[in-house]
Amino acid sequence: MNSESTTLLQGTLDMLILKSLVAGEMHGLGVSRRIQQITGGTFVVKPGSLFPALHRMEEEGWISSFWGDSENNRRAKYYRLTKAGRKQLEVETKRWGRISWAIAQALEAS
Amino acid sequence: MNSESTTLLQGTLDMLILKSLVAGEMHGLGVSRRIQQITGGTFVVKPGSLFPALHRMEEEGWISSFWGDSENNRRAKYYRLTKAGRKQLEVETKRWGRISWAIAQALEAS
DNA sequence: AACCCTCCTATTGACACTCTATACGTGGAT
DNA sequence: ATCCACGTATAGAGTGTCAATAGGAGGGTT
Repeated sequence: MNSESTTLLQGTLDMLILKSLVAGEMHGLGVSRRIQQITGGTFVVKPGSLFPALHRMEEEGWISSFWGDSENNRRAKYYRLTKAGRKQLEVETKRWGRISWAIAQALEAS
Repeated sequence: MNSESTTLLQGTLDMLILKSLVAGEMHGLGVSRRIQQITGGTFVVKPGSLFPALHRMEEEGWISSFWGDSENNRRAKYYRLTKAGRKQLEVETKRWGRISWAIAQALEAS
């Protein structure tokens, strides 16, 4: 992840990947582009962050993959959300809610 | 940092420490308690996270320290915000704003 | 054919941060 | 005496992200 967000969001990358895949199955770079899109360009996920995360999440069973052809006729590995992945997205979304609430409280404090 | 927030907020600890010290100088454990307070109990910073962060931030020049006596008559190292620290808090606050906005966008996306 | 560019996946090595666990000294209470 | 709370401190491990790099494969150009 980059673009001046650097380093801030441990664990949040997973949430963004899961959220991206809600829109439907897509390959790695597709996920990367979608994240950039839905965050208004704020987050740019580079390959060195993306693929390790994807592999890890597949091991955890949150996503599944299969080889296919991209829209440009290239070999591409597609990912899709599993049931466990949807559950996980929900968990992480709630967690994010708690955390951003807490930080908002802190920043408002006098 | 702990209490089910675990691992999520790389870099945010600094912001919370800086924000805590806006209320006035205090010693290490005091900072820890204040963070817990202003985040509504969501964040609990343990010594193993707190002190390394404090040392690092002092090296960066964001806070300065001096030895004194605590309210319980014990030796305690007090920390206070420097001018650079106030500046840094501002920088990190703005960054947080951008990031939480971007993630909110992402989570609202369809 | 040779070439280059883009797409797409992938790995490596370094780095930064946080956590758990542990340690130690001291003041106050029982 | 003993025990607990206070307060600071460090070591070691684990995790996640990054920059840099690699390489195959398709499409276009010359």
